Amino acid sequence: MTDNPSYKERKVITIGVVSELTGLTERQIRYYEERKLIFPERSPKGNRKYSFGDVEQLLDIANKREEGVQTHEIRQDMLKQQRKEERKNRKELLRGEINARFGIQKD
Amino acid sequence: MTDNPSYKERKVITIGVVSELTGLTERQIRYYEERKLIFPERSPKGNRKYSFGDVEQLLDIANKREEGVQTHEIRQDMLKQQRKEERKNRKELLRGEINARFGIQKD
DNA sequence: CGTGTAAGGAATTCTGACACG
DNA sequence: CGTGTAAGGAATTCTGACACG
Repeated sequence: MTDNPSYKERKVITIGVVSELTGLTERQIRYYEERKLIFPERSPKGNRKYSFGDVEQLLDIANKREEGVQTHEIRQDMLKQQRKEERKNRKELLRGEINARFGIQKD
Repeated sequence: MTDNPSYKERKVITIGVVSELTGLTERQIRYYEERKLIFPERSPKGNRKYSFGDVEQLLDIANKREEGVQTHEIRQDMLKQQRKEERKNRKELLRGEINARFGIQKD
């Protein structure tokens, strides 16, 4: 409540800083975007902006690449993981709705 | 434990983004640094880098300035607040040391 | 005091392409 | 496939200074 807790997802970091933070070259970072592994926002004039979450994602990608995993495979894994999360979210949403109607009343 | 919780203090944001985030001009942001109200880091080639914490600090400064508070007064208040925190920290540190010697043993 | 602005230069970022493998 | 690099241009940032008030 004291302030916005979205520091991790706020896209505010330029590519040069991301490069320093991850040890990846700008070329690599842009390429992973081309392969749809990362999704920076753009400033009004077109400069890429990343979040801390993106930086972590890039660190994971870097590890997998070192293990020889191809970007295509990394992408497949990401999509799988994403679907898994969505199922979990739907389940929790449903649980909340049931509780709202039949659960303990708080008011 | 999942990852570094220092997103708030990590200095990674360039002045242009800080300007967008705060609504302040770059001129103003640099001036507040000159008046020692804000302390960005510098990249190897001299570019300023701010944290989310700095952004919040600048938002506070902007509010005070709108109320007509001068930078000098803002700085005085900051220093007072800082000394207050330091006293609190020393007290807690002392408390911890006493506990370590005479408190409940955990091993 | 606090902020705007023009000035000149250096560093940043962008895109599209060629290279290698 | 994944990455390096040279190319040219546009946008960013920096400092020191003059202006106004």
